[in-house]
Parts: sequence; structure tokens; C-alpha cells
Amino acid sequence: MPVKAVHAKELDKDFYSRDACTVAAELIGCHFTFNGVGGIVVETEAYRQDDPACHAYRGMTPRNEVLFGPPGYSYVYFTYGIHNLVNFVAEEDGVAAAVLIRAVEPTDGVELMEERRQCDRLYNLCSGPGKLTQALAITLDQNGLSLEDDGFQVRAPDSRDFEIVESRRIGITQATDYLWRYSLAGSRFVSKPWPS
DNA sequence: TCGCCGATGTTCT
DNA sequence: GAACATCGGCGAT
Repeated sequence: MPVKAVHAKELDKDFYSRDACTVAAELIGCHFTFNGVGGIVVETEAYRQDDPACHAYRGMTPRNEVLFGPPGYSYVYFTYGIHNLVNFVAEEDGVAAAVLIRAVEPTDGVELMEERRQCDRLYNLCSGPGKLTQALAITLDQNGLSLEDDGFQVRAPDSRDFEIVESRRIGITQATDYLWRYSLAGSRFVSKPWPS
């Protein structure tokens, strides 16, 4: 009988039960797939409840209630009338927080991603939060699902022999001076280059 | 290569 | 009624 594969390095609830900035930084280099499609996380942003740019800042609403639940779940929301964006819920000492997944280096299911994105340039498949959800087929249906199941798989990198760059978050109008954007140094798969 | 701008719909004031 | 954690196309450098 086939048994569900167990990956020793699959990230668990303890990983997400820490400060959002720590979780966001350590997600760089991780292997992230949904239904077998995805790749290496190369860009993330942290959002915390006490941060004016965070959806949890103004309290719980029907849309953001997942943010106030347990860590290790997906928070997906729809924005600009077009795009779904995916976050990983984090939490430390009862403070709601999330990590926005902004870019992935495609490694798994590349043909499927090319088809969904109508594009055959590898660097343009997942280089942005809206592109990423389109390539991985993540929609509002995936809001509130466990990152340890439900088609999601997040594994730690084999080694951490790489550098992480901090910079200002993108596309927000509040708290723009926080250096809460994290990216893999030198990666050509990020949404935007970072300042020198 | 850069910057502006329209698309498109949900949420919150 | 405004804002919005975006994207792709267009025109100007």
C-alpha cells in the first residue's frame, strides 16, 4: 500500500510560531510546491499585526480571519480586481502575522506553469505575488488550508550556504521604511531588483 | 530600460 | 466612494 511520503525537513508549526521577520527570512531558499508545482522561494515580505501595512492591523474581518488563527496555514486574498496573493500565517505570543510569498524560482511543473502563465520565459513565471499564484493555480479556494497538507509542501533547504538581502517592502503606502522584504542574493527570479 | 496608466472587483469607510 | 501587499502594454528616452 502506498503511504503518504514523509519528509524529515517538512516545515511544521514550530517553524511558523516565531516572529514574522524571522519566518520570512528563513523561508528564503525553501522548496515550496502546491500540488507538485512550484520551486525555490526567493522573495518574501513580513507583515505583523502592529504594522500599519498589515491586513490584521485594523482588527479581524471576514476576509482576514485566517490571520488570527493558528500559524502554518495559508492566507489567500484577492486584490486589484485581478490577483490572488498567498501568505503563510505566522504567530508569536498571540500576535497575528503573515509572510507574503512574492517570488519563486521555478523547478517543479514548469510546463504547467508556462501553460497557465501563457509564457515560456522561466524568469517571468513566478517573479511576483500575482504571477506566482497564477502559475501555481492558488485561488481563494486555498484560503485557510494547512501548509503541511491539502496539496501544499514546504521543505527546508538542504543547506543555507547563501546570502539574504533585506530591503523595503513593495507596493504599499504605509510603513514603507521597514526593511521587511527578504530576497535571495543574486537571484534573477525576484519581482524587482533590490537597491544596491 | 523606465515610468505611466488602465483593467477589474472586493473590502472597508 | 476610495483604496488596494499587481500586472502588462504602451510610449518616451
